[in-house]
Amino acid sequence: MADSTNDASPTPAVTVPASETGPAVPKETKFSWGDVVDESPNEEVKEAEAEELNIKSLTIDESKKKINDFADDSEEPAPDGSGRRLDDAEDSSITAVTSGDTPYSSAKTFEDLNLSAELLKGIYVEMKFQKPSKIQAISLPMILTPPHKDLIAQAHNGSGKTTCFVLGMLSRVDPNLRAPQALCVCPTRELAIQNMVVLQKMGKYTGILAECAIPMGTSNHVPVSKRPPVTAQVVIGTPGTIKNWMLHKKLGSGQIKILVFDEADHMLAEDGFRDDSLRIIKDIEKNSRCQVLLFSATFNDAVRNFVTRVTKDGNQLFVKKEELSLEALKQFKVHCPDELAKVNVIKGRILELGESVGQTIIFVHSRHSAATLHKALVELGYEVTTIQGALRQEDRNKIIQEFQAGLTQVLISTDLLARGFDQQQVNLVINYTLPVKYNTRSEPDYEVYLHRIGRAGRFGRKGAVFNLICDNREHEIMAKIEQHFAVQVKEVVPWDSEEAFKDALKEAGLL
DNA sequence: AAAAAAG
Repeated sequence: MADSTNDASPTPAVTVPASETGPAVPKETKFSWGDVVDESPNEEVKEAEAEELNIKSLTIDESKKKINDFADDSEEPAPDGSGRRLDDAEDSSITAVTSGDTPYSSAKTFEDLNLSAELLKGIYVEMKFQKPSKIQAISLPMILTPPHKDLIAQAHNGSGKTTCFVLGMLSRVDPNLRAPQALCVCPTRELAIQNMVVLQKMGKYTGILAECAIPMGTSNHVPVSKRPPVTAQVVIGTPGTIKNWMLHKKLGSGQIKILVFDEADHMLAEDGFRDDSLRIIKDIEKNSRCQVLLFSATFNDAVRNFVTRVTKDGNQLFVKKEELSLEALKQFKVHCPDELAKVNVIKGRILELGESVGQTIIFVHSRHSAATLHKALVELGYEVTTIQGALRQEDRNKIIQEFQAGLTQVLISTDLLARGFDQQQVNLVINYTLPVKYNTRSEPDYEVYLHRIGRAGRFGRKGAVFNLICDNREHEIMAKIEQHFAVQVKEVVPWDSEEAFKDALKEAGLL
């Protein structure tokens, strides 16, 4: 299916060379997105040059719609399906479609954004950020500039999307008004908590209060009817609890002026999430005029079509699917003769070698297979922990905290952690089973695949992905994934060779 | 199949 980004517009796209700080990472540096303090000074210079160019393109005004293609080396927009070579997949290009006449300039520094002194202090002192990453530079002006248009923003995994909407929420609420003014909806409790931690840290000096709307653990559960109404300015949570609080008049929507959906494609398209999400939007919009922000690394064509209708008249930032897989992340496939061989590969090859290079997440497709694999690895004398949604909330928290503290090295997970989980020490992802769409056997779930592998290589760090394949069906799924993202996934052969796995890790820059 | 909700 052709990407309609370029030819959708009546006006020609403006193409500018962009930074080298996309997912393409200079081989020796640790970070590529440049919004954390970086040891490498020359990368700094390159990025600064690129930002200049972004500004030029952003201020070009074309009567009704401005199409800005933040591409790299092509002077003209690549004609759909042709023109763009596969080998410049590393060149990240973000296509911006702005609505209305508001001109936006890319933010070269955080000072450009007119943030409060307290917020800037949080950014520099607490977060230790230096300057906006690419997605931050482009999206923050769109979020913060009146008339506060809605925004759909797609950007690579680990590129700093959280900072975009957290800054958006923190800078738009009034700390003197004791009522919820910003709401962020997330697909999992873990992601809600993680976003909350980031917000608390960034907003440390602002005096803004925030509350997590997720189900409490069994030990300290308070029925909704018994809890006081929310007075915190920011609420971050999962759909069920948010909906429940609203229903019981504990979460007022009258003052809410910014509504964020993290992992928005999932929240708005997936059965079970979709209805809740739409109801939340509806409830808020009937009470107040509200800015809606949709963030995700993935928006497939169908979802994109739908979400652009949800946020009519909003600004849009999109990335082509061929350019979404992170360049610093090396993907491999391993043909295993049978299911048992998969366990042996994990234990005897990947973990044995991988232990020294960082943390590992192993993705499985069901709670049951998580338990089975857990047991098998433990029996082989390997220490692993497992997280899945059927655990008690207290146990989920404990497993996550231990992993974040580095007390555990290997974590088995269902797709609970596929999206958003940000642990920089993870540089190995193993797909014990490849993700397939619900109710199909062999139709790959491309979005879940991309999110899973994005748990490694955070902020442009190096990482390796091992896809374990054992029959023809899985082989075909893998082939489709390679084709979809236009990536070569190298095979590790022979499957049981220690040398072959060593070479793979070396190629990924981990050994 | 997973996730979210004391529905």
